[in-house]
Amino acid sequence: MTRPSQPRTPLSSGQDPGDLMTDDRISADPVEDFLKRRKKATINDVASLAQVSKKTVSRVINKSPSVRGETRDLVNDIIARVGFRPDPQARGLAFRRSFLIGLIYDNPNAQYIVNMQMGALDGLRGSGNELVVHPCDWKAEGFLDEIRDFVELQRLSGVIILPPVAEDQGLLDLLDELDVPFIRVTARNNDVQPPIAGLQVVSRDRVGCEQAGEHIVGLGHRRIGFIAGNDLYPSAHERRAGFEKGLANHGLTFSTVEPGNYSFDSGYEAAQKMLNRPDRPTAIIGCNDDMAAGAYKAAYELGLRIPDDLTILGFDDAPIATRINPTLTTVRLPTRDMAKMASEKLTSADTRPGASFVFDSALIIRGSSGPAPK
Amino acid sequence: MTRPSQPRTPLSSGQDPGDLMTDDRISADPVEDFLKRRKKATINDVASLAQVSKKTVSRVINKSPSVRGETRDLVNDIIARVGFRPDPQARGLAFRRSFLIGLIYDNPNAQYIVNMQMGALDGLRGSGNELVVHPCDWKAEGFLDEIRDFVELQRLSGVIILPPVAEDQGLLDLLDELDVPFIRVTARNNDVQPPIAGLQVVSRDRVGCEQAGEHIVGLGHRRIGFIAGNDLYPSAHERRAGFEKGLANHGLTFSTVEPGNYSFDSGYEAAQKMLNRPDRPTAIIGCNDDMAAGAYKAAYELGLRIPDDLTILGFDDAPIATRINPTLTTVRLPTRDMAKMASEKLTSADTRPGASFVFDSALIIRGSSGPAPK
DNA sequence: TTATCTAATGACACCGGTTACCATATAAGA
DNA sequence: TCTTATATGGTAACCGGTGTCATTAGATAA
Repeated sequence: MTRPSQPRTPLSSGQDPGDLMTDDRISADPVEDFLKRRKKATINDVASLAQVSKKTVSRVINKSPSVRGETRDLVNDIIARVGFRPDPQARGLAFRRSFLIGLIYDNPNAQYIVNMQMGALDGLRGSGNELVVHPCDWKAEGFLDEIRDFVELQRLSGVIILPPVAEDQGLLDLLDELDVPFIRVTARNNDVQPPIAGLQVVSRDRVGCEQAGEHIVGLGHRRIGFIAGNDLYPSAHERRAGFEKGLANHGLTFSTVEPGNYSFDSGYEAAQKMLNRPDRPTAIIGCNDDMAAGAYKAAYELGLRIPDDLTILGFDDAPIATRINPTLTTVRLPTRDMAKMASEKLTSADTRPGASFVFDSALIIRGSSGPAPK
Repeated sequence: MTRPSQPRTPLSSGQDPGDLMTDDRISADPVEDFLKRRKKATINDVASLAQVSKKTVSRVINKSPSVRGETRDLVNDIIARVGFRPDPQARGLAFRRSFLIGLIYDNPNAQYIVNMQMGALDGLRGSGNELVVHPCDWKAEGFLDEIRDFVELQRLSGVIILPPVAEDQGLLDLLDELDVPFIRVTARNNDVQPPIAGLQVVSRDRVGCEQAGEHIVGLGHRRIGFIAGNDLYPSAHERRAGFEKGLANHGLTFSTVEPGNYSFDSGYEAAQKMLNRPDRPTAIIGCNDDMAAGAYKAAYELGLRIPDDLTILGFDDAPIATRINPTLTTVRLPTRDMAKMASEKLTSADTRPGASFVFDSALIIRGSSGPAPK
């Protein structure tokens, strides 16, 4: 039975008669007086109002177990009433770390970036942390130094790294050295990479791609072309492996493969080449939506109708997927959820180092995939 | 001839013999010794190495004029050699403000957001400020309170507000009250709005739209349809006014106007309506690219070829503009430059309150606009 | 009953910079 | 030469929290 944290204006040894003059008491309530001053409360204000030392208030803020329940309730009550919120700057200075999470990336896909930012913020909400975005030039000369400066100077509380930067072993090592918690987002389960200290969010691009492969074979396609992704990206390999698996499940392989670099133009060119072959494929899979959209263009120029003459598939479920005609059959990754998980795990103390969090991709069937022409 | 900032270990009244033992002196150089410790330098380290008080170092950092040139050079030299960088947290605590710039927006256009972020970071580079992104729900219940919390708690150094939130008078007043420097990005010159305290970056959407209107008339079109933008956005009015001006310059007006809300679907529906009219327009202008892309879809479904049967124009030069077939004639705004200007002006002390910085839009002719069919 | 231990709390220095104010040195004016 | 103005540097307090360690009170053991 907890004593109802009665406003035992400290030192008050609860006098009964007081109840009768509630109104007067309120006007004499130190907290009310304080509120009239309309000043942002500091820890000192809370301490004096609660008649405890600021250290005790600090303990309450930081949920130290060594505070008597009664005291804790009293302090929390005052905190709530005066609307006290500890200053992140001062706290950060004392803690030797800011309450900032850095988001590091070098990725041209705007929708992806915005999704990740939104997701990261979802996960940060209420944690008292803010998100500092840090796009960078991964391949530039002083990249690592620049990141070091950023992390050290801002004393970041944590770092989220997006692909493809997330594959930079040097960066991971650096973050390790700087002793800052970090989490990387990647498409590859690091069964190959040397184990790293940080956390990771892993997307299983393969899953949805395998579904897509099966889907396409199920539609009767036998000559299937593939526009590969940027070779530096693990996602490119994972997706390809997934699609191939889907085909292989039915004893098929790609009839033709062209390189691409995830850009619209590269997809366009690759598709042109494929579609000009004597054994033109009846279906083309792009390693991402932008390249698939490029294939649309190539098909359009050759007078091919989609999906009647040509089936096209992509990956990402980018905005463009629903803005082209016909809408694009593609594979979706729960990017926002992944980012949310990333920031949540990064800021929750009870995450064990090295942990991985896995998300599956899934096929989304739209108008660009149809039965193979006879 | 500047005296080579010789390690005149202050108090040294320059003794000649010293020069002879340069080498010995270097090995005994306190700075070298310090560097061997591999510890991040603090202002105290710099002060003791330079044999001055930390206050003097502080003066140098903050470019106080009341430091002797000689002293300043010496201190700067030490700062450079030990790689000292003042801690933003400590500095912020003393200054009562962080070195964070908040970017506030509620805008679904990913490419626009990313461009603005990049631009803002361009302008912040080297200023010692970081960018904290803050997407929000402009129309939500406690919107203003939430912003207040954000700005106050983080003690932001400045705020950049993007459209359409930038039109919220309540928000502008709040920022005024909080006394935080801010700059809004808007399409409307505030000849209508009451004057505000903050700065603004103004885009002249009209300019490029007028060009576009003339372009379309020049191609012989006489029946021109317009898909309007979200009525709440000043950009919608400005663009429309610009297009109308372009037509009016040649004695024309829109033959039909349909409402839209900047979304792909709304553009699709609006175009459907227009194209099913008996006096079908030969050209359709979308108030943004997404809606123009929607018009593509409508045209496609009706078997209309672009630009042979139908000319379509958009606004934004979004990524989709070059990913659809044919590529979209549109109007471009220098968004990144605008954001760069915004953050630069926000962080430069010598900007007078209330200043506006104006950017022009410009027509980009691509494949979706052609001669009017006979 | 007294000694010992543990839980709860407070005093004080400190995080790394800043401002306010004072002290000193130098230059100018009488 | 002596006083007054001006420029410069030093000292202490402060920004708003936290760590360390000492202290107090209550509980347990002897």
